[in-house]
This record gives sequence, C-alpha cells and structure tokens, in this order.
Amino acid sequence: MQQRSGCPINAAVELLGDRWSMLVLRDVIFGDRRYFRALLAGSVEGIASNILADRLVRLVEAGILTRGTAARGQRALYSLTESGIQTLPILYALGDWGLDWRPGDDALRSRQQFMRDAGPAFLDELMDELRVRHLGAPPKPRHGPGAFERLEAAYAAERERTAGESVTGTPAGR
Amino acid sequence: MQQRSGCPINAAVELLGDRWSMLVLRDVIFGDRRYFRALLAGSVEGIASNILADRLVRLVEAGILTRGTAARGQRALYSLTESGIQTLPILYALGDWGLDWRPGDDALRSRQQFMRDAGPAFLDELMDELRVRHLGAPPKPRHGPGAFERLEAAYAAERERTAGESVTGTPAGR
DNA sequence: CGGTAGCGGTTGCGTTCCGCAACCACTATA
DNA sequence: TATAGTGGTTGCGGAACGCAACCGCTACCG
Repeated sequence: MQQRSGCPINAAVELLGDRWSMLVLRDVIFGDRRYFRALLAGSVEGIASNILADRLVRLVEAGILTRGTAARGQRALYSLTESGIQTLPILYALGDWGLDWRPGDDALRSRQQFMRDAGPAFLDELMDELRVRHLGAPPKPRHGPGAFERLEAAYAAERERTAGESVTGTPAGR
Repeated sequence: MQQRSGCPINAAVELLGDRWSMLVLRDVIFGDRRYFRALLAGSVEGIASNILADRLVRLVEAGILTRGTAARGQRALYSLTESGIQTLPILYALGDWGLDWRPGDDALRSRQQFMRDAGPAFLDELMDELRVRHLGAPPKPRHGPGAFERLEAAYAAERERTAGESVTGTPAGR
C-alpha cells in the first residue's frame, strides 16, 4: 500500500481505517479469539470468511499480528505483536467515544464503562497481560484477579443483570 | 445506517471507519479548515470533491459537525459539535500509534510528537480552545500563547529546520 | 480402511464504495 | 456584463465489500 501522506494519523487510517480491521483486533484482544474459526464464528457483527481472511493477511503483513506456523488443515494461532498490543488505546478511544455518543447494547457497553471507571492505568495493566498471553512475557506478580479477569467478571455480571431483567420484565413472555 | 451490533467500538467504527472521515476531522480540528474549498484545496492526501461532500453530509447527519445556514453560492461554515470535539482523543490515539509504528514525514510527525511530550492535559486544553472556536464558549483566561498556538509554533519550527537541512544537507543538490 | 468433523481458507458474483475529471448553479465584485 | 469564488453534482471505471457455496487438508473414530 502506498502512503498518501507522511501524517501519522493518515498512516494509521490507511492501515486500520476500514469497517473490519479494528473489530478483528477487538476480538483478538478482548475476546481472546486467536484462531480463524473462532474469529469467524464468534463475530458479533458477522464478518464474512473472505473478509476475515483478507484482514488477517493484511494485519500480519503490517506487523500487527503474527501467524503461527501451521500446515494445511491444522490450527493456525494468531498472536499480537507489540505494535498490535499498542492498538489498544485506539480501541479504547473509539469505544469511549461510542459509549457517549452512539446508542448501543447495555451489556456490551458495560465493558467500556468498566474500563473508563478503572482509569488509564488499567489500560497498561491490560497491555501487560497481553504481552504475557501473546509474546510469552513473564507474568507480573499480582494480588487478586487479573485485569482481563476483572473485565470479564464485570461483563458477565451485567449480562446476568440484563438477562434477569428481560425475564422478569416479560412475565408470560413469548 | 443500521447498526451491526451494540458494541460501542463498532458504533464508532461504523461512523468513522473509512479512509476519509477521520482525516476530514483532523483538518477541521488541527488545520482550522471550516469551508468546503479550504478542506478541498488544503487536503494533503488530496480528497476528491464528491467524497468530501459526502463525508460532510454524513458527519452533519451524525451530529459531529454542524453546517452554517448558507444559501447557494455563499460560504457555508462547518463547526464541530461537542461530540465532534471529543473525537480528538481518537485522532490522538491514531496518530500516537502511527508515530511509533509507521514511517512518515518528519515535519508532519513533529505535531504528534509535541502532543505526546505535552502530556494528556494538553488534549483537554485543545478541546477547551475548540469549544471557544466552534461553540462560542467564553475563552478561558490564560497566560502566554494558547495550545493551538504552541502546537503550530512547534510545527513551523520543525518545518523550518527540515527545510534548512534539505538546503544545507545537499550542497550541490540535484 | 472409510467416514466424519474440524481446520484455514478460496471462488464467483452482484452491490456498494472509491478515485478521477469535468461540469454546474449561484453570489459577490468590479 | 465579465470574472472569480462559493458549495457542490454527474459520469464512469476500478476497487472493495457482502453473501453463499465450495475446497483441500488433517485428525479422529469405528
């Protein structure tokens, strides 16, 4: 891909400015989906397989992901590189804006709300854990549940809450 | 536009996830280009007039920009709304990533570098000034040059420096 | 040895979007 | 009346997207 300008914002947009790349990274980072089939089946937005295949190739070529060496018919593990891990602030900024200015599902919004409440240091904590997961970095000693663990707990709790609402809210529901 | 999911990240991507929207906002915010012709002629990446027209309509419809009431043949002033002003952290995150992981022009990179060095409070300062420019908010009392002023000064200095380099650096240049 | 499920994709095809250039109606100025 | 400037619009070819079906390969189980 040829660069249209030397502006760093443009450089990022040329690579990530489409309807799917950031969502794939979101699912890798937050959903821990690291196999083709997992990304395909787990996609909330319903990505098509050819689009997913294309994006994975591009992200690998751009050095954002690496693909584990896997022969045909075998599972290929995708991992984040350091530059991939550092796309997290972009994802956060997008989600933070979307939380304020666009409508959305309460359960899915709770994750973003949790991150906002947790403050900016939480992002660093998440990135540290990604380095452990994806780069084989030694895990940092911690007391209590990890950052992703807390995030998922908040999401699960919210899902539970809204699910309960929808059940009790429609008594003879159909 | 119909939403593909209730995820706040997806909500932002659906609106801003294309090759031009963020660049238009960048030029409005950092370049203070608020007229169609200024955005068209000043575009470093060379946006086409039909694409620009389309994006302006979409951004206005999304409530990110407002269009001043102007008859045909008269200048229409585009202004940021509060939600438009708050896309600045997204622009910053994109540029910050691009600065680290993508090649680019030194002069254009200096602006992003300056913002990084200035720290996160600088973003708030910029957003305050945008509220003055675009929303008619009362200017905050300040000592010394404003945030945009400092930013442009850094950019101009770097442009001067690299221009000097290219002259003195290639003595009998060809 | 044969059938089946799972793996990462690929292919075809129609629709939408992007990129380029020319062109438009209108206003303000002289 | 002529000219420059305003915000666009139109036409067209190529690229990207979205959908569904299909593919070759491996691993497992009987």
